[in-house]
Amino acid sequence: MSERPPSRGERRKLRTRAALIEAAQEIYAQRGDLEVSIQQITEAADVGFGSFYNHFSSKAELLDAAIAEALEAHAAWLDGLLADVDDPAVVFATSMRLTGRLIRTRPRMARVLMSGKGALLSASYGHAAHARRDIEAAIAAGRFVTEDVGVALACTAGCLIATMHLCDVDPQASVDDIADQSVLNVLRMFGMEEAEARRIVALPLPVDEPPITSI
Amino acid sequence: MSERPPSRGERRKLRTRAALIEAAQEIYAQRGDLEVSIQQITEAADVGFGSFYNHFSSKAELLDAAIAEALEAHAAWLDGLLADVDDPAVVFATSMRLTGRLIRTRPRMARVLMSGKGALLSASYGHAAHARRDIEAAIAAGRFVTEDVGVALACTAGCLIATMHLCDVDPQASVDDIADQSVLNVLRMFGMEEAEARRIVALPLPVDEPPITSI
DNA sequence: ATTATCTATAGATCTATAGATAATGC
DNA sequence: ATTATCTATAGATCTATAGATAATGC
Repeated sequence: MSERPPSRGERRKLRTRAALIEAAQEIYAQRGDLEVSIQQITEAADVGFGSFYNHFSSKAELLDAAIAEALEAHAAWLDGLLADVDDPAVVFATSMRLTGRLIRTRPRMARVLMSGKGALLSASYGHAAHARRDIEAAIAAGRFVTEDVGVALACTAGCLIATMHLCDVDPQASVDDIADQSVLNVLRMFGMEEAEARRIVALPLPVDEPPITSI
Repeated sequence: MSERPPSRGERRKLRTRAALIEAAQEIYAQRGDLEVSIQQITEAADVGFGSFYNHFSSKAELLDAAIAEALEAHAAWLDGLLADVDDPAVVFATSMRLTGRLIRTRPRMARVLMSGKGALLSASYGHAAHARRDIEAAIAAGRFVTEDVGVALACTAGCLIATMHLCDVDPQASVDDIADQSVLNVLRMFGMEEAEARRIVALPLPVDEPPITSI
């Protein structure tokens, strides 16, 4: 686990890789796919064409890396912001409120998470595992009721993505209200009583330092 | 509105078009995109390469048509099955139960709907408009409670897609149970009381004649 | 001296069209 | 005679690599 600080050369390599990933995320966020030539990607990244193959052996591999990077960065960001919150129901709801706001605060991240091959849907990656723990803790604490955690988690992710999509399509949308409304729906889905759900959705949010995407 | 029955030649043309659309749906369902050559598509459709351009001017256009066709066919199928059900809450819930089962009953249709560029999410196309009417009718009848129909509709679609995705990923999944569990969650989200929600989710389903996809 | 990046290019696609063939309509 | 389908191909990409250049490490 002890890692040597990266040398200048390693940093340069990481920078090139990060530039490629960032370009891929940007294109993917804008167009919903990566159906552009590798040359266009390297140009967007301001990197020599051949360098692409030093890091990835295909567009699909780059896309996977770009999505994984986004998932990790997002999960780490949420963890940092909510490290000192004890109530699992609040951690769960606040994570969802913050993620729902991404379309306003960090559109590229939002769009990568939204369409990332069902990334937010797959329970094993990124934040989904944390959300599952929060749900289970909230059930143990008697705050949530549900019969099947897997289905409940899927529904949560689905509500979140669909709500983000709703905001993304309509530039007039009041993102924060819609996000909170969606969280309220989900808390209701978990059998939480109305007053408590509303209290949680109205809590002040932690200060929003955007996540560090790349080097 | 009065339409002449298609001549033999028109039927032949429609058949070619349908073969292309069906091949596109199959490939899209299998791979999640249409990133294969037009030649591979025409081969899968058993159609001469050049014929492609008699019907579509690009892969993207074919994909749009393939998704639209799936949406329409699905909406028409549900309409047919549920034409004589009066209770909007039951129409709503049963549509969702049937759609959730698609991954078992018609996997190709299911996968096209699931990943169709957020097709199920866009309120204006296909079945979404019907679902909105059902929700509004259920609210008017005092059976559903929600503050924002748009958000509620998005959450519904999100739960549905995410649940289908869950079943699709896990071949062991008991699709019917998961679908019904998801619908139960959504009914709870709409403030329906537990007993009534469970009753609706346990109703017998209409006889399941698969929708007619193509000619 | 080593390692990564960059430039240039060969070879392999892939698209779109033009012209030939087959099916239908009268 | 008309219209759709099919076959063949020119021209335009696009990928992957080889060799040259630049940056780092010692």
